[in-house]
Amino acid sequence: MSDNKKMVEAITPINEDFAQWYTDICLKAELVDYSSVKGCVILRPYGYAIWENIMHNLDARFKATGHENVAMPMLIPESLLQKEKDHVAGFAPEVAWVTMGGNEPLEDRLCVRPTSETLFCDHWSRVLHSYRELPMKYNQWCSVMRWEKTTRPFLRTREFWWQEGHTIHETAEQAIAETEQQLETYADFAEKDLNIPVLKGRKTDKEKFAGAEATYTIEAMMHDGKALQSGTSHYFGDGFCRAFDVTFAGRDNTLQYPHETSWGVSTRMIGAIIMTHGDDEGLILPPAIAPIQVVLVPVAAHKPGVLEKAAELQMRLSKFVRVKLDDSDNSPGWKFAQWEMKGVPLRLEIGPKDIEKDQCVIVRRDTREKSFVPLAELEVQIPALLKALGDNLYARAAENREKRTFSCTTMDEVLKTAAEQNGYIKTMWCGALACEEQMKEQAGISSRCIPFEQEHLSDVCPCCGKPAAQMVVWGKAY
RNA sequence: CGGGGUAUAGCGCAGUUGGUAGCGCGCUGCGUUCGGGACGCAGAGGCCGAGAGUUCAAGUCUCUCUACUCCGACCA
Repeated sequence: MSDNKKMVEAITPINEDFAQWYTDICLKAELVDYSSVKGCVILRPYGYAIWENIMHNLDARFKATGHENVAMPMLIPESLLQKEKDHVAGFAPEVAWVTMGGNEPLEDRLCVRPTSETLFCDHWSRVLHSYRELPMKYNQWCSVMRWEKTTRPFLRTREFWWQEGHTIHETAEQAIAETEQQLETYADFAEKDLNIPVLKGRKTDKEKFAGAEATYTIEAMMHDGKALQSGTSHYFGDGFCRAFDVTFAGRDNTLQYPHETSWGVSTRMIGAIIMTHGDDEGLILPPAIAPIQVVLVPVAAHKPGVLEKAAELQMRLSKFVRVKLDDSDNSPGWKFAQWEMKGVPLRLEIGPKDIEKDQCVIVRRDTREKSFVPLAELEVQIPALLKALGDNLYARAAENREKRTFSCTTMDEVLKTAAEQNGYIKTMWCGALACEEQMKEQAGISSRCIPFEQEHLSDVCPCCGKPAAQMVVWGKAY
């Protein structure tokens, strides 16, 4: 095949140059196009369809737990952004400003939202009066802007699409429970629907969200062993609410500050899907969010009855899966390669020989395994194959993570391991910022999280030798 | 933001010491094909990333900018 110059979309082999492979997939699977503004990408129909499926799935989960959608403005007055000092310090270096209105300079410049905590708090300061109105559990689907220096499609763009949930609660306990619940929602979605195993934990102070008391994260490991922060959930205590004067009359009729959370996932998740599951043939999409779950390829479509049979199957399958009939003039081989590139989980081939035998050929994208399936069994076999494929994607990813997870008790081990390969490195940690910085400087790794599931690897921190009670997972990150 | 690379048709590329642009694939039409990236014939398609400059003349030389890409630094 390598001498065939007519390949539809040749991509760089995954193990030859992972970064280039990733970029190739983004462009050649027609997920994105670049725009004329650095770091601002166009989500093309196929890429946006993936995002739509992610949105629908998560939105249903949020609604089921009592959240309501809202829409906030995209502009934030500078004065509002300034109110919480840690927050503004964290975001100021990467916000874009609107300084002109028409031809007139603005007296107060406006920031294009990098995140909307300030807008929500400003709003709540006006509408909240009584404990009876709590909790307020809001979410919005929108895009935000952060003026990143280095950009890559999905992983880090200046404008990106996400959801940001913002809630306020009467008590700290309730807010903390909300933070945990939403992290759990993300983890469940990642594992069950994206087939991506995730590591749940808390961020160190160095890595937590600007202005938060605690940041919880799900971390996913990519094919090359690098980590990708794939979703975060923050507990703010009452810090923002105090800064924005958000108050309510409590049960005892005293004025109180609510306790706040926020949580978000973004189009970065699509990057995680690509880099977790893809292979040399292209993208592999988890069945739950694949825009097309089964592509129907008629073979010898000009022969009488073939297209008719394919159209009939399309109608039948559309009742229980997202199906596309590719009745274009391209050759079957071209279609096979093209739909593999685009990551469609199952391909169903139907030709004259099949029709004679009342069967079809079904090919799995993950293993490329072919099977002959009697047409009568499609309603049973297709869902079973989709399930098996999703399970296999998860198992493969889990295996890769397992292979690339290491425990170290001394700095020498850490340095050696980090130098040899990418992956998770588990060590004990004393909690000192200095040791965290040393890990970055010497081994080139950052703390991914303090996992909820702790292990006791040794008694001391490998950096400073002081007593260490908690285990941290380190790694190189996107 | 620092360092390396790139920018010529939709994609991949060629274009000599400066002389006004070509190839393959794709695309359009017709016909033959069709179980792993088909073939024939006939066509369409380019202010050479942008802006200045040098020159009789710039894809080619000079400067500036922009975007992409890779490696760092930075970054919910």
